[in-house]
Amino acid sequence: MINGELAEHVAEQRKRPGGRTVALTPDRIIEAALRIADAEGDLDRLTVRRLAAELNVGTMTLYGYFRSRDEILDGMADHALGRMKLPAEPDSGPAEALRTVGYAFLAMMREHPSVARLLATRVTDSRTALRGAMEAVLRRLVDAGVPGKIAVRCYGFLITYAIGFIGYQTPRPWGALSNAESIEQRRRRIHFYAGLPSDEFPLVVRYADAIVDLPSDSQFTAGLEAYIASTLRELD
Amino acid sequence: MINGELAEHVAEQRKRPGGRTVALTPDRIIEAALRIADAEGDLDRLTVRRLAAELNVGTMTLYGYFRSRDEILDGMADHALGRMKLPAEPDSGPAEALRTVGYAFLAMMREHPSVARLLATRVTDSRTALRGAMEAVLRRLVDAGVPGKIAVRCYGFLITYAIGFIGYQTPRPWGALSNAESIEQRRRRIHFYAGLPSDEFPLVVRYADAIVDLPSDSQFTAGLEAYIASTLRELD
DNA sequence: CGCGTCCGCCGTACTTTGTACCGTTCACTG
DNA sequence: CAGTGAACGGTACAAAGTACGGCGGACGCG
Repeated sequence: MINGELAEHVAEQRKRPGGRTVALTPDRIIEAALRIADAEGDLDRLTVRRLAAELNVGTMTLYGYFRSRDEILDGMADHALGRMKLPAEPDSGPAEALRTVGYAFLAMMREHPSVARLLATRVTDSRTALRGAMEAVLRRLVDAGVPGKIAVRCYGFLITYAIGFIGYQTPRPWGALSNAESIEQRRRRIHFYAGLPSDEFPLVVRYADAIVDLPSDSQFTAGLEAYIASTLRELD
Repeated sequence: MINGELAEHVAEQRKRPGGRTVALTPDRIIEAALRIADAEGDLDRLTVRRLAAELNVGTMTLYGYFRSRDEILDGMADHALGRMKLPAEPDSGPAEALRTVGYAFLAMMREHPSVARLLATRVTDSRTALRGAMEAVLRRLVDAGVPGKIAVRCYGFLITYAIGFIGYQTPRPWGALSNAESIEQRRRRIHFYAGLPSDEFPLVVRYADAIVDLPSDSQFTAGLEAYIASTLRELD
């Protein structure tokens, strides 16, 4: 390809609707990566080439911002953890603070299902993540009256529980299902469990409907409340 | 390569010390895959070529047993879940049954850290896995006096919690560290958290030692006991 | 205005991976 | 001994990560 054509090609590329019109920054790259991974439902499908295409830049351009694909993956976890939002209203006490934090973790991982996968694989100790998640959560709990050491324990439990829950819950494809689809899927799953040979799987067959509801939010809440109740009792 | 050479090459391969002397079976393939993944500490490092080499067979031979790499990964989760061991001694009551199951999940995932990753990514509904894990666990809980619906909830909580805990806990590299190494690593981690700027991370700095202990077994126990206590209260 | 210098960008090419396709070997049968 | 089927694996190709080096435009200096 000769130079004239190349320049023209690039110019056209930048003009493309939805194309890149703003400066390329690490944050924008990470955000695009999250968008792709969350939409695709599989981290393997987030390729460097695909990410570059999404940003309308050449593949190798990204290596000017990150040393490797792995560093991009780490960046995604940092980004999501670092910007996790806790609601502004203060909590009325330890129980509500624990609830606030638990649901904040859940909400963050539901918004970025890929991050739950990431966190199940890698440990991030970046300052961004520590500030947005750990320090902020501890602050919240301590301010509501939870003693520091116990707050740390609660932090560990809550994030751990949310990671496991999202991982166990999220069906493929990750994307949000429409209401009709999810009802249909529920029906199919009940059918599956209830249709197993009942001599071999008596309990699974009998409690098929309860099993199907395991990934529902009310299950998350049940586990969370149980933990909160016990923790409160310890505080007295 | 001409035929004579090829035959000789194959014969030599089968004679190789440590080479394959027993029949190739799906189970043996899966076990080798688990061995590699658990040792390497990263599912990406479990390649079809590497697995075939470990078994002293050609790469494509494995495709006679599994349709794809993904099917091998599913097989690993099934295998581990299906053979999860619950101790033989009966439980004295609901609390002990819950403890038994919780630690069984933890033990299984500690033995096969790669499986925790797998479970955080895929759902397995194979009969092997259902029999070894779900049906067996429900049986155990119901026999100890936990009502069926609650037993299902507990199953969900316990596996979910174990997945999250192992994922959050396991440091890289996954392999068991020697005692000296783990003490040294603990020291380094405390140093890291305690050394952060204390104006920006006051709580992290102050509770550095508690944070470092988050991945310890006593943390798992604490969360488990809290959950058990609340569940028991619900039973009365 | 002219010219060097530097920085952002990316085309090319090499390696590693999953896997489709098809030939080869070997044990067993008649 | 020829025939047959199953088990095995060599070759080849597409897709992915990434090392390397070149290109072009912006900016500063004379």
